[in-house]
Amino acid sequence: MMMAMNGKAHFSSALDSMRRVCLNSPQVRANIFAGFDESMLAAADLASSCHAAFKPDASHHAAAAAMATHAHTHAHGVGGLGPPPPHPPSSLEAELLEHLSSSLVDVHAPLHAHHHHHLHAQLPAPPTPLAPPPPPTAAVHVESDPRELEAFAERFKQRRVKLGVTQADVGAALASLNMPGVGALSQSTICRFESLTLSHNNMIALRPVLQAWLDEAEAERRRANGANGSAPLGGLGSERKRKRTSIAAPEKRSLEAYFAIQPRPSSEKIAAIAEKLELKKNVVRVWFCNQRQKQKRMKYSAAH
DNA sequence: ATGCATGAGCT
DNA sequence: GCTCATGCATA
Repeated sequence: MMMAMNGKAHFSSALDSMRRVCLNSPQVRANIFAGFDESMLAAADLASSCHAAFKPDASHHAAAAAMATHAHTHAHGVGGLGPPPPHPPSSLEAELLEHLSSSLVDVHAPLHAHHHHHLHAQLPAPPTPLAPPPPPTAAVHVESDPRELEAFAERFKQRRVKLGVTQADVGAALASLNMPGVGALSQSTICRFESLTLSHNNMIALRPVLQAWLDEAEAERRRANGANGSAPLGGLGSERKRKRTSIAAPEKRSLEAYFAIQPRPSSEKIAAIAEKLELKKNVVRVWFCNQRQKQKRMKYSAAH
């Protein structure tokens, strides 16, 4: 793997403007029957403990979530990368989920249309240009064709590597690009861009910026092509470190099971889950948030 | 390359 | 308290 240090400030940017416009979250208050809580927790527990050989993350979530929420057919799936695991839904787990989810949709189901609508309104929508994409600053070329995007990401990586520049370097270099409102980015973000693991909107917003960097970098390369050794990047003295809590495998499995049944647990449920798993409530809450976000990420393979 | 976390803006 | 963009720390 490529590794590089990276330490700098971050300033929110012109990308913000784009965010704002595209931003508009739904909020499906689905606190249907409460008496279900107990069985839900128990069910998830059961499911997590008798789990079989399952997924490398995303695919599982996608599948499970799809089951739980019935037909959640979005244009952008999650684990598009991995091979679609063709599972025999004959496991106890599957039975459980099916039962629970069907109950959920049977009672009241105004959620689907709602959720859908919002999502579409939120995205620049590649197939249907509903909202005029707010041009941040630079390139006003918003051909949000997923295909193009994917191609660009790959080209980008290829050329970046050719230039012998690390992801961290690129992120840092963006600041020197002096694009209005565009500051530096982290290695993480560059990496995620290259692997298409950012939200669609995020990809669209970042593309022009990275394009600009690439152009600049290659131009500079041609310019100074005589004899150049290297450009050592200074390291910064680190201050206080931050600790990252790590959720153990068994707990993680339980969380995944809960998530499959109810991706948006209420505060109370979160508290209950936290207590059961002996985790801090906030850790559980954040875990669910991240899980949801993960689910929303793009990752196409053969989907387009 | 990814997991857990923060912070902004919104409801 | 959620979503989203983003990042530090780490496997």
